[in-house]
Amino acid sequence: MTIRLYNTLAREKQEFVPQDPERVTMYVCGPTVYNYAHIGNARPAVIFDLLHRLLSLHYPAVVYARNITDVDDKINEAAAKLGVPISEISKKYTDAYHADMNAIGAALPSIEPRATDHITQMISMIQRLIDSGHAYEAEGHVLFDIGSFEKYGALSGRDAREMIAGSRVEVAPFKRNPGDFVLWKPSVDPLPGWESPWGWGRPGWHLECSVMAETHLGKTIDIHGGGQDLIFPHHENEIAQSVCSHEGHPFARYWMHNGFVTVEKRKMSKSLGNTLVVHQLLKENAGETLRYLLLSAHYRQPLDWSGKELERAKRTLDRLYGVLRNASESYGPFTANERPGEAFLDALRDDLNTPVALAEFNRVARQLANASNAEEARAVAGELLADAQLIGLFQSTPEEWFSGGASNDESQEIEALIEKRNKARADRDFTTADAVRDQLTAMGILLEDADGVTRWRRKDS
RNA sequence: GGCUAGGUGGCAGAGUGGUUAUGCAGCGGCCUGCAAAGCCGUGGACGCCGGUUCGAUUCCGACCCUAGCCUCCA
Repeated sequence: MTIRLYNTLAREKQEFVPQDPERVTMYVCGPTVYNYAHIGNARPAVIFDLLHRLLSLHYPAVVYARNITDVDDKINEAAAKLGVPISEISKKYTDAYHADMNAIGAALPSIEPRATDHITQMISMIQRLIDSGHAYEAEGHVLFDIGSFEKYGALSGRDAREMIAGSRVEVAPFKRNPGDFVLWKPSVDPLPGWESPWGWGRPGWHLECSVMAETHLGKTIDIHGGGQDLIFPHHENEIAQSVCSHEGHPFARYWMHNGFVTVEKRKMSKSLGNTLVVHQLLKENAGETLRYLLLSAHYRQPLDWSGKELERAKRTLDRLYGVLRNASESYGPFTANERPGEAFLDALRDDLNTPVALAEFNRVARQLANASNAEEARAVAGELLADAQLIGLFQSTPEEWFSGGASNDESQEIEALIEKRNKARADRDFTTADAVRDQLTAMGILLEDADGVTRWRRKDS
């Protein structure tokens, strides 16, 4: 069975054929660590982590690199504002990023290179670009000459000449072409800098991805991913740098771009001030709920984030966990199959069609709910759990999910009240029974009586 | 202005040239002391106008509308 992926470069779905099946390579643009990640940042992390898992099921080795940008003006600003060293800012937000992504079930990549660890390689790439006539030095800057690269604009479908005409940016006078971008720029004392043939300075933002991909994955990589807003100029510039410093070897064979998370249909962005921070959302929602919502739309479509949708995702997960709990109590324990179900895999292999995969997941869950004997239940549950593992659901046990992190004391109190109510019910004293239930409802606890057992769960968690 | 995506039932969201994905909500039923949960059943859709076709939501063209990129941004 083949995997098909939508390739932005070709503007169509293509069969994925790795250049070396023994070593599939994938690079995704990671965070600039100057602030907490918002839910829009979380989307590519979840999507490409899922792709990594899917590929790993089909190929013996998949190397997934996702960088950390730890040298950037925004980091400098944040550090200056708080009067702390730059490293403190990047460390703090790198740690926060790891914790947040972990909470939503996005595993660490195979390699997580940091820009500041690759300065030597960056200088080397710049030198090669200068030597081959693709870059030039001007007033302490080194710039890439887009006029030297014929294919500039192929990914984004832009024409360099039109961009000159439509340029709204004030163009630095030393640029040969308004679209030329910085590879190296001068740095002044308090800001981070490194010695280079062009003086004390620091690398341009686009350069680091080309260099880290080269260092860890080689000249030509299989898959390059990122958000749609990176297509231009970031990815266009990466292509220019990499192809021109590698004697024309292609840079990435498949380009994948995720759509945005919107709020009230508008893109979530720092400038609009409508960002929803993962760190904050996790205080009131399970990471798995955020994950389910992120996976509920196809990755290339926009995803409109709202409290209403979050509540729906949570309810859906409540039902799925409920099915698992009920079946486990009757027929468990269950163990996951080695491989997910074929229909489920087929959906993901079709350009990561997570809505169809989740539809299939729900179908299997319903099958489990309807299982009439232990043998059938174990078979179906095995498939369901394997599917869940791949897509990152059922991270908790049903007990953990429904108790919503209740303390032991709290749980004991709840159990005691339930016992009191059940005693009243046995005596057919429904007035008392209902009063106890109302008391629990006031505590945010919902009851379910099924098969002679009373279960409880938190109203919202 | 240029470029790129979209417009599907109450909402969210897949998909398809002809046989009604899925989830949430609704309605009917089973179960229940009553609920809740679960299960079963059920109604409801393809922006507008043309064209191609035996047949189009699905292909083609025009139009309208929305979002994004062209400036840091996933």
